[in-house]
Amino acid sequence: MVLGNQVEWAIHCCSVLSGLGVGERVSTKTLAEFHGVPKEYLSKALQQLAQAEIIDGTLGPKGGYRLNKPADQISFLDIVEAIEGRKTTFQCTEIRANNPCIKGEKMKGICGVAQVMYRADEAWRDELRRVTLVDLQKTLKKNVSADLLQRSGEWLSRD
Amino acid sequence: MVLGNQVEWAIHCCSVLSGLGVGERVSTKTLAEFHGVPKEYLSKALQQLAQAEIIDGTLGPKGGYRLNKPADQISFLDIVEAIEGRKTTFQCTEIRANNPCIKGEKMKGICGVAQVMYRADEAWRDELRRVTLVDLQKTLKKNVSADLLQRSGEWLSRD
DNA sequence: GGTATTTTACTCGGATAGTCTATGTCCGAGTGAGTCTGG
DNA sequence: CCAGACTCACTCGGACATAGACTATCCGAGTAAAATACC
Repeated sequence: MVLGNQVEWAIHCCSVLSGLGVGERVSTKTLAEFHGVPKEYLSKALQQLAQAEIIDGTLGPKGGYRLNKPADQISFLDIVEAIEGRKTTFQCTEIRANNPCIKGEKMKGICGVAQVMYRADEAWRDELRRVTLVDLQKTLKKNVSADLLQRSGEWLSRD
Repeated sequence: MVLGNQVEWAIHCCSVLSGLGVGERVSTKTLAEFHGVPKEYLSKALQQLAQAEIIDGTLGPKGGYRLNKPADQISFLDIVEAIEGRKTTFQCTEIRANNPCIKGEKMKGICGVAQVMYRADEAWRDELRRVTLVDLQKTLKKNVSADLLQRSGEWLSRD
């Protein structure tokens, strides 16, 4: 049970976009080169983010992506769900219904096993819901040298 | 990102084993029929549980599995980790090291993105760690008719 | 100079392909409780 | 009646098959900014 790389890429891309000036956009190509990942495949992830209205892309030259809402209104969960979908990590197959001792007897409530797993799932989601791109930006500023941040910013808006 | 069916099966099997009398064992075949899942494949999951020393199997006729420790010392997390391994759900590929602006500069600390994901992962684990087979047994007794529980017990110890 | 056309640099989205994992099947080897056999 | 051999039901674990998901790659269509051509 492992999250795909696209999730990691998507979050890093959103992080980059959240550091942009007003009116600025970054193209898929630039994002791909900056992160060292295949352009075409990254594009799929960005499309999904766009479909979830987290980012917004424009066509043509000078086109590219930017955030579609304020960075403090975009949580990690939003991004993860945009890429991975909203399925729970545990899928109950109602195994208990196969019990040969049950005849017509109807089962009440949800399966006890599923209940526990769903609760854990919800704890995971809660944690991701609490963190926004602004929080990420703050820890970045704390852990990365101002010099590197500036050089990266210039690299991204070069051409 | 979805947990495999084996996790569900494993927990249900442990639940059954935790309801057993002293000295009793249940065979893979019986467990498979009881849950309506393929015997050979379920066997793989049970082997992993045995390797993690959660259950204990004996060979020969009258052989089968039983819990290897008291039910209140077996958490959902133990079972999940026995089946799925101990990998975190998020795998950091150190994408930030691909930044073309970094030259020799060494990165300090763990990636801010990974940090958040790991925290969510830990919340998930905490929740699973808190629930044991005894807790599961309690909710079962609350939600399932005593009649069905008894019939199931008899079915499991039949020959 | 202003308008129309072309070029160019992007995104969008469908088609395809390889690899990996989850799922499931098959079978031979090992084990040990119960059964059988020979004295 | 008892010891040793045998049988059978079970676990163990490796090999194999299949389906779906993940990770890509390629390309044609659409779009819009910029460059060019034309009047």
